[in-house]
Amino acid sequence: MEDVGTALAETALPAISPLAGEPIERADAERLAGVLKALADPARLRLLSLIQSAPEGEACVCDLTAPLGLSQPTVSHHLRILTEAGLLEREKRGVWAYYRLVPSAIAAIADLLTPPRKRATKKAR
Amino acid sequence: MEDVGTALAETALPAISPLAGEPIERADAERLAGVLKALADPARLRLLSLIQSAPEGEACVCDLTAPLGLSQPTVSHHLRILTEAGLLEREKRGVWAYYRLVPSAIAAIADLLTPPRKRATKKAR
DNA sequence: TGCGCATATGCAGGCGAATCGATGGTGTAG
DNA sequence: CTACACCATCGATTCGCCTGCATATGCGCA
Repeated sequence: MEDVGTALAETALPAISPLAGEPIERADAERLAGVLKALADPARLRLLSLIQSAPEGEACVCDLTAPLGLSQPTVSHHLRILTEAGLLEREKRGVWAYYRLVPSAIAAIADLLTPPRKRATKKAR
Repeated sequence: MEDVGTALAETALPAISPLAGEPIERADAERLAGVLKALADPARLRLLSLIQSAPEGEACVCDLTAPLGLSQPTVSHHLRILTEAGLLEREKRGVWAYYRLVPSAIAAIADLLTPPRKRATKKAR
């Protein structure tokens, strides 16, 4: 499962396009499903939203537990899931661990869901 | 759970934007997570892909069981999930039930994941 | 060096989901 | 009218995930 995030950061997602051309392979579907699974959770969606709307676009765990109403280990767990999915990046400064989101990863998912817009005839696959 | 799909078809998703402005509410996060949960499954992703790439953009259950390698009840179950999420629409012609995807629903999700288009003036792609 | 704070990990309970076999309902063909 | 094909639902089983409690690790400070 940890490979999902790595794959996203590399070339897994850009290579597939579930709603564009032909049916996707089973392996590609599982990779994409893995990333979407990381998104498909209320707590994690709120985490992404909280981090993005933070003052510097970054936040540490101690700032996130209270707004979420979840325990610190649980928040840390969700942040780990999002980071392994390639949606967040972690930077440790001193005792605190600051998380910020990776725009390109979210954009990649969004692009995968919008193929039939106007690139149907230009898709070079 | 069934309300998720109905909510998507109505005004749930368009009203929220997890990565745009301020933090999203708990209820909105749960609604969006519900729709994403419907997408976050390899079998359902392949179903969407198969249906979209079908000859007329539509397919019946009997055409989907073989490519997926799943039993008919399981396929029917997944189609139900996708339909209740507002991603598929069902049309019964005779004995067959034809499913086709709802482009606006997928586009709505994609738009929610691409907010920095013109609202945020920082960052670069 | 020792203590305290912020964070990460292990473990376990509990709930929800995916899958299949069996069954029922419905429309079509002979 | 009867038999068959297609599809949805039901019940049961298995599996994974979310959550919290307890604990370990790392870093800074006195």
